[in-house]
Amino acid sequence: METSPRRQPTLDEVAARAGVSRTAASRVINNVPHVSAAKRAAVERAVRELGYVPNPTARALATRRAGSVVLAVSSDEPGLFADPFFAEVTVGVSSFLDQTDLELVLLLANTPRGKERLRRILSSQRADGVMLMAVRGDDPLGRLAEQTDLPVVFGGLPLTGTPRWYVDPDNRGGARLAVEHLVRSGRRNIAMITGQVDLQAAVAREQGFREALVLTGLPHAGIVPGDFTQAGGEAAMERLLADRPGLDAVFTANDGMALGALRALRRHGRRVPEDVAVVGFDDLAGALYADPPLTTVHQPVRALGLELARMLVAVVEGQDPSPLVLPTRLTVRESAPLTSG
Amino acid sequence: METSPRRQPTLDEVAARAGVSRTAASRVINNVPHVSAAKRAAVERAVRELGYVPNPTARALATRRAGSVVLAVSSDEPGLFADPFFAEVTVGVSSFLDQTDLELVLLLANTPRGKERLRRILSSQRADGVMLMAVRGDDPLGRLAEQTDLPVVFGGLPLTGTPRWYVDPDNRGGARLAVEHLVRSGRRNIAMITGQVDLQAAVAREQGFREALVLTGLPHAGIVPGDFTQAGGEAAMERLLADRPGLDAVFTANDGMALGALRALRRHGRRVPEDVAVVGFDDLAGALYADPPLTTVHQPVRALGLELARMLVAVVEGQDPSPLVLPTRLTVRESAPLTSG
DNA sequence: TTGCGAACTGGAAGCGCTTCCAGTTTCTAC
DNA sequence: GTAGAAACTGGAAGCGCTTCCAGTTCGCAA
Repeated sequence: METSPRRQPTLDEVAARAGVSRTAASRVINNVPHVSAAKRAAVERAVRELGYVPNPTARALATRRAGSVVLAVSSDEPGLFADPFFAEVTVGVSSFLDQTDLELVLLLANTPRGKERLRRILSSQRADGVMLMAVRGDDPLGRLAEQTDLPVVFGGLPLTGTPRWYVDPDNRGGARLAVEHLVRSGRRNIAMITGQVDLQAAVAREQGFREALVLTGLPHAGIVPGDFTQAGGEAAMERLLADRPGLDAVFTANDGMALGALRALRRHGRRVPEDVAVVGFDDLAGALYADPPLTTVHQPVRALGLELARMLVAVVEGQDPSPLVLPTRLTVRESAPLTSG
Repeated sequence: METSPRRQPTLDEVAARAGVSRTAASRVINNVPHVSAAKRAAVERAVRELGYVPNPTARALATRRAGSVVLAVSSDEPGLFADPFFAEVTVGVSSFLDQTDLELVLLLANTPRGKERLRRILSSQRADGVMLMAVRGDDPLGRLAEQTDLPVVFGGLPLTGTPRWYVDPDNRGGARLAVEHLVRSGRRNIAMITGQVDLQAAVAREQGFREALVLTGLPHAGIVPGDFTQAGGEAAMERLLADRPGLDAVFTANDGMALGALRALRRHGRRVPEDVAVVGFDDLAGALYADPPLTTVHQPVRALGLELARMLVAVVEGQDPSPLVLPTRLTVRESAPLTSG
């Protein structure tokens, strides 16, 4: 057991020990050419002996690169991030960043302080880039994000305007798939539980829903707002059952609300799928373990996170990648089988 | 629309514009006394006009404080973080950090690179402190974390040894509550689906299970390992049904596995709770929306994250807070009512 | 007025690292 | 053997901020 030195060794000490200049030592550390093999070896040995780890802060100051990127969720609901969707996105982001030297800073901007912090990041050099998710319609940060010099990649489109870089699931297409499936299986009174109207994902899914119905010539059997939570889905379903008792299918803007809807239907003695078919959106772990297992629009959530990170890194490196729209597809399970209930 | 200056204004420019020294400007920015009101006002005006935002990197270098803390999940399964448990913890952590000036760096150390990164953080000044979760039994990082000078707070105890600072739910107590409830409601053949044996939380819950049974004098009706996932719980339940067809209750080490178990039971035509009662652990959103709604050991997950952050900040500020054990309690729902099925 | 502590001020020295640049050495080809 | 290019080297100047310290100024009681 050695007495640990109170302070971390610095590059100067490494250089001194290796008998080279600080410059040479720096070159070795950063794998820059123009260093003789002998010096390189000497420095490497000194690094090992001293247990030297470069101070990232000093490096960041000198290179004018923060060495980190921010994943920001701009929302007012503290619990939004608790949605498995974001956890899954985060895993994807992290798995890409793992291959780089960038750190991931998580910013849940659900308070005034949090928003202010995001604002500061967008106008300082604290990070090398930002991934921005869940931007609400009225959020001034969305505009700020498009004006700043800092690379900003949007995870999901904002409600208005089209940013230069984004990755977005095919929400409209996915919603259409859901409706087409329901119609094909004989449903004629299809209702929808939407998400917050100021979130683009919610709006796009509702649009897809409406479009698909228009194409088939069917009227909708009610469209009620939810909030992407189970409780919200349950409440919305209650309302639908009261207003539109004749419905025979419901499409929800995410899986969580579908679980809530299932609960409400169960309580009212409606059988799923015999009386009412249910289709969700996301296809996260919960969908498979619902009762009955949920038919749902699958979106590649983890891949979304991964591509988001990949795109941001590309922008940070000076490239200009194209926006990405990720495909969605339908996963058919018992809550809405193809054969009519 | 003004032409944005390519570079951020610096403290020097603020000082120049305000007609004061850089030192005085710095004092104003940091709310340090010994500045006349006049200068203070002048600086504040200059800050406003220039849109000055302090460069955090430079500040970090000068103060030798990184201004960030790390939440590290040391696990080998990439998907572990996707468990709603961690999302919920993260929300708690974030909500506390929101009140401070610290940034949250998320590190999902599930690859060799990730582990190496965590190692470097623990031995550099990259962050001011680390919250460490899900440390496996054989993880050398656990030991390293206890030796470093950097403040490290454990979220959940490691398998061996007791760190100086940690916050841990009362896993054993919670498990005992579950068993006592099942026994009280007349169950006599109680099985358990555990988590990974190298995670302390899993071990402690199993201990609590065994202890409670010993106290009542009942033998257990099978203990099979799961992995905290729904699929794992389902598979474990399958095994139990094959090996111990006579069981009338099962306790799972988390809610996810309970959902899997419910699915297996359903497939085998066992009614819940009439034939088999099910009790989970966590009481996250999914529990309420399971079918039937899940009786489960409630642990204050978000509070755990919040306390974790609070404790770390205290340590960073030089205090020596006491470890915390958070209480668990039973939430009774239909999957295991008090009245015997 | 004078004297003295308290309050204020700004120059200068870092924090630890990168990188420009000018100078030195080594190598290759004639 | 020599010119010229290529490779190497290290001094020095920052990156933008904090903070020590040695003054200078101010307010107020005597």
